[in-house]
Amino acid sequence: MPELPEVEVSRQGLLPYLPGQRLLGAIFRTPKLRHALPGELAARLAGLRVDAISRRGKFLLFDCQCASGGGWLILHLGMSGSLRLVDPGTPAQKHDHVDLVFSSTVLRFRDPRRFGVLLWHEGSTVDRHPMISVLGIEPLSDEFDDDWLYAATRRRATPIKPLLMDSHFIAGIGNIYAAESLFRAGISPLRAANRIGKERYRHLVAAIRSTLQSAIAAGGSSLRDYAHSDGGLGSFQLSCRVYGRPGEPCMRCNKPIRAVRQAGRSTFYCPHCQR
DNA sequence: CGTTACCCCTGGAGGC
DNA sequence: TGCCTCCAGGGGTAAC
Repeated sequence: MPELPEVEVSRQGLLPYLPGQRLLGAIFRTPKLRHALPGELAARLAGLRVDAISRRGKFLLFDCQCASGGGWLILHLGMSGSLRLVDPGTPAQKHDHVDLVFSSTVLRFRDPRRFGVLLWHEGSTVDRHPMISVLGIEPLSDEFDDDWLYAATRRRATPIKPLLMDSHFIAGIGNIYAAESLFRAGISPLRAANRIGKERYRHLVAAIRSTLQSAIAAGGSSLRDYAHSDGGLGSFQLSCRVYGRPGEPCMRCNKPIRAVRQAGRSTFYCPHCQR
């Protein structure tokens, strides 16, 4: 399941190959992806050059410009999406929904559960797209620190864990990394956000940073050759200390990990170590 | 405005 | 073994 680190590693893996390449076109095998308009998109893309690839939260942003103007491809991998670079003519398999065709390679998007998103935004900037403009702070940016988090939570009575996962608040923290970061910071996922002090938020910011960055590092080190690796990006998910381990002993205190539901999502934590 | 329930989708796991 | 149900995930939308 791609979270921010997987998306970032995907971006880094594509950087040696795509920027500077010109799109010949696109092939859509699935009539309707979420929010996408495949027909129009396929026609619009031909002739554009990918100038840069950036990331916002879990969105990959392909800057596709040309002399007569261009726009941005906005891609979200959902929960089961993956990208790979294949040679032209490589047969598509089940769930291979979209090909972005370049002269010497093809960027292939596979997404079995089809929660992914592929959108086009006309123009030179993507900041004002309705799905991008509403995104919250980047958790790996310098602006994200204990001062920011403390101030931003003073009027939020919601439990901290669903707030961490709210992409309008912080962009890119999913269920797994929210649980793992809270465990490392020793904060209960049930605690109201406005009842956590600045010192504890300092620990949480550090935990979020280190959890995300170590996952990116792990992915980067496992990423040898994006173009020729068969499986695209392997799952390089960090080894979880609480996520998916209900009933198992806490690695710190040996008491059992508890599972609860918050806002419709499962939450795993150690009631003894996390307060 | 803040918060929650539900929906989209498919495959895998577990029960019978 | 096969069929059924449940669950996972992110983010939009509707509703409270």
